[in-house]
Amino acid sequence: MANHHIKNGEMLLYSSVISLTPPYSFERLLRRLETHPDPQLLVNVQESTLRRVFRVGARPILVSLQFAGTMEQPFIRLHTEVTLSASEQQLLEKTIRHVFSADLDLNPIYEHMRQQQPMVILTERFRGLRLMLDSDLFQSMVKTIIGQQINLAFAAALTQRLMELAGDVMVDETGHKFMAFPTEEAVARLEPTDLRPLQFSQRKAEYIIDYARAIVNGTVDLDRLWQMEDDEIIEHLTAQRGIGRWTVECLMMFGMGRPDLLPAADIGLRNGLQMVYELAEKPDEKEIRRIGEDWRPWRSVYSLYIWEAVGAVRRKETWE
DNA sequence: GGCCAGGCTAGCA
DNA sequence: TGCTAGCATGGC
Repeated sequence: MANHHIKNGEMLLYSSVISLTPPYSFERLLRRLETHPDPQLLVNVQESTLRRVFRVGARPILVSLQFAGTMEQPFIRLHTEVTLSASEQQLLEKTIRHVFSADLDLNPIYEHMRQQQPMVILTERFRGLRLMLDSDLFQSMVKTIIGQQINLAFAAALTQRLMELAGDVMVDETGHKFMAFPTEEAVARLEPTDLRPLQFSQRKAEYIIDYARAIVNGTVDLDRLWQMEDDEIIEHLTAQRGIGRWTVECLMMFGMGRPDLLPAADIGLRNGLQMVYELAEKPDEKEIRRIGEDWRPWRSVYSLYIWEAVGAVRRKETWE
């Protein structure tokens, strides 16, 4: 549903409504950002609004979103201040539906989780939580590589510095600067020496630039991934230096939105699993995969909820 | 100052 | 196949 209209005297050149599958908790989505910062987003918690730049094709477009309705009847209003062609409208809506996990039905997953006693409290506490995905696979991979072995806050700082160095800037009517994530071409043109002053390690700088070049020269074809099985994707991408299993699992989970990934090497997941399952020792990767067998075919969602238990503790949320 | 962060590679048995 | 030192930096 798209139309043109006047609001508060301003011309909103494109607007539409995105339907969502309940239950959907905007509050949880936004609260997660407190512990998982994303420098691309401008969030207003009081008004449940979010603004960021999406690339529609190659064109960066500033998009304003308002979360509306209720947990059981949720929807998103979106608008832009530029006109969009019909195909751009379709592409933008498809991207938004993907990014906000609009079509994921949590009900059967909760039913599944309730069979795992330690998960019951999480299905109640985090009801309606789902992932906000990355908007494309290039930036998803780059952000995941950046996030290897460093804390989330530092990773967000490095991501922001990369965007400031090589991304596109858009300024809104209030003067706020919005960063669009760099294209693969822009990153491919960089040298590791460009990233070292931003506090990237030498190796991480090489990994990211090599990856961008592999896409530009066709060694890696991201569009083909959507047709491939999880195991094939792991095999294909871990052939690249700097990309290990954890990184590809995160790409499939945060970038592709696949439902059954278990990044078992993840330190946050190890800590969370120990906490939620009340284990005497921190589980290793093998132990996590063993426990996770009971979570099929929804291991991504289990992982998210276990991570979020850690996030809630960090945010000092009270558990009533 | 020591240890931990949403790991990966290279080298070695 | 499986194990481990080394990597680099920030935050507590």
